[in-house]
Amino acid sequence: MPSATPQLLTGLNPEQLAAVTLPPQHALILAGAGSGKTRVLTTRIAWLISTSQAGPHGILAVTFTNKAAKEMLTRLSAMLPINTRGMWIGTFHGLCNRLLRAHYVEAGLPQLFQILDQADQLSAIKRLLKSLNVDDEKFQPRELQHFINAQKEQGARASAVEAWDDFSRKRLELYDAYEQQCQREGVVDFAELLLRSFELLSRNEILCRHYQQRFRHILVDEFQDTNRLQYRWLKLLAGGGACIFGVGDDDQSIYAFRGAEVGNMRDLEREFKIANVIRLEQNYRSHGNILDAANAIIKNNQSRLGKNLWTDAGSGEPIRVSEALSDIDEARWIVEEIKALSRDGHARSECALLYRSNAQSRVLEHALFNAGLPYRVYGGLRFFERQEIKHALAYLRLIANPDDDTAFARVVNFPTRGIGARSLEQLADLAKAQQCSLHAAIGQLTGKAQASLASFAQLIVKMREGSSDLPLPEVVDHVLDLSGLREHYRNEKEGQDRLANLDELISAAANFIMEENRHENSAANAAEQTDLAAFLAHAALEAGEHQAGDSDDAVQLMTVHSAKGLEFNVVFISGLEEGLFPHEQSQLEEKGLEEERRLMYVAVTRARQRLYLSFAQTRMLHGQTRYNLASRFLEEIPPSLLKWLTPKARNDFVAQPKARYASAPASPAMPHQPHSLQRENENGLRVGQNVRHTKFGVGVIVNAEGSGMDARVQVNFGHAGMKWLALSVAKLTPA
DNA sequence: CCCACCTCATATCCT
DNA sequence: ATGAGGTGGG
Repeated sequence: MPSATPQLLTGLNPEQLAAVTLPPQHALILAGAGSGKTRVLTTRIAWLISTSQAGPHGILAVTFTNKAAKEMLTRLSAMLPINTRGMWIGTFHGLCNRLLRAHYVEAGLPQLFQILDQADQLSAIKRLLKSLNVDDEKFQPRELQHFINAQKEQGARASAVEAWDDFSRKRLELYDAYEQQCQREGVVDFAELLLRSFELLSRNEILCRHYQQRFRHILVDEFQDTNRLQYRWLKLLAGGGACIFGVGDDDQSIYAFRGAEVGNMRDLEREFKIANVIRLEQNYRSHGNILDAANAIIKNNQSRLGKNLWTDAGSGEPIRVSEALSDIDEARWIVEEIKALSRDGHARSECALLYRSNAQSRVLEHALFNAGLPYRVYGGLRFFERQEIKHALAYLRLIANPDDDTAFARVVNFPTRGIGARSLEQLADLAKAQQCSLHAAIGQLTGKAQASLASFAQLIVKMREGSSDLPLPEVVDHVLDLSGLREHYRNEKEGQDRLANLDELISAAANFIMEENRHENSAANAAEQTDLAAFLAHAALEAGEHQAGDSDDAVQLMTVHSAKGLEFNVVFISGLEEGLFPHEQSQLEEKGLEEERRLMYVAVTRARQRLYLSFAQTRMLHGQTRYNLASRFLEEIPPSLLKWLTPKARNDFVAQPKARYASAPASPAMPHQPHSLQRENENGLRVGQNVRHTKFGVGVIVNAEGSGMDARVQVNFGHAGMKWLALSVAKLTPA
């Protein structure tokens, strides 16, 4: 082993050390949560460079989130005296974007191609279906979107897929038509970024060899989350003798829904002939009880590579569990706990509130807001996804590329300028006949619609001319005025927030330029690229992870998915209810429950010192009150690790009759106002009550109808699902 | 032909 | 809560 910079290696445990100093060869590191995965990755890179086994130029490192990429860059520049600019470090999508920008001609793309995010893609598909007069009942846009993405994630173009029946054939035609539409408009969706750059490399031998020879070391974070196409992409790039260094944890694979395949880890091991997989099992993050809980939960999964985390940090505090009457009470309780923690000297920014779905954040935000506690929400409706921002971006996109029909359709009549559905229909027909973009079709238009559309085209020209030579922030400012967006939101009564956001967009542009100049790392290679196009790509790829108020000591709110890779002293996991976590949609998927369990595993292992678990008897969701049983994941934790803060519901979690103020879903009565007594029926049952069924076990009554011999109740049995039962037949006893 | 207003259906997780 | 779709007034 070269002896350079030993201080780089101090403090590593034997397994970490082995991983960092592996001789040049393919490697797979099975790294449990909190086992120092990021540290190993960054130290490996630093070690390769400082021992002269590789230059910065020869490093390619792929991560899954921009946050992780940034983190890696920061740590690296702290470790190494050299500039990190030669390295390619980023997300798959970010790196592919970079590749395509640099070789847009070879990739068959316009120089200023735009990136469609999920919402853009959906509206492009809707537009396509309309123009082809396809019944959108039979071919639902969302479903089609999912189909197209799934094909691309497999690396399959429409021509490469076989169809056996009419429906599949038609669906493939639509896939094909969608691709043509995107090509015509000069836009690419997320999956296309990957597929297109894969094809670019596999078809262009010279280019491929260039990159194969350049990148000697390819390091991949979160390997369990790669999809099939990403795997092939890596394999292709490593074809010239580069070493792949994969780090992953099969227990933290939570992106199957977007094509991730855990099997890729096994394939890597097999195809790259990795003799000994290095396991990192010592956890440096969490106290023992938390780890024991995590291990106990994940043990219930069948398909695992096998791994058990341990720590020498001592068992620490018990895991606190709380049952609330309603989601609102749950939120109030959390706020009280945080206040108490705060008084005890815990930083608010070290407290994280995790939940399964974004919709759950609202109640929590409300409670935090009322209590005057600063908080910060990650994910959810992100900055660049807000409608006013998307409108503004659409104008910017039209400046860069007037043929971008998605952008065109979005703002051609916003703010309204007398261009209605009829005129647009004419225009679309014409564009279709001429095989050209909407913008290009304006010139050939005749009749009444011509004038208003021509003046819109004029407007775009005016914007472009007026903004050439201006710095980017001023371009944005200029566009906000000329487009009439500012004016429009000024006159709207609820428009103040939106106006503020538009101003924020100008700052975002200014920030972007500053960042870009600071470490020219990211897009410097694509020399031809204008600031505008770079900014638009940034907006699509990084939907706005940084919000205002970065510096405040704020409570952190996020979904479990976005919490992956992060850690906090105190973690609350809320909404631990059947149907919510595990999510009911997951029951429909084959391996759905196992993925939910991994998600729970990820959630639990975010905590360093203290973990709270909570659930509510009733919850408002989508305007309906729902009655849920406690999550099965609570049952999977050994009781000895738990400390119940509310009277413990043991056994089936429902030994205690529930409070008597639950109301039927149909009833508007608020469940948290303890006065709406529900009438009991003649059998002594009422909505909200827990009952036991000989076959289905314990459940909660969520609805009732009929009386006497016809009386039926609807019971949510959690594990066994939702059932309607006739009281005259089914034996139900209060539980 | 366009627009403002109303009703209705809809709703994981994310680059 | 938000978007798509329908309706009546201009």
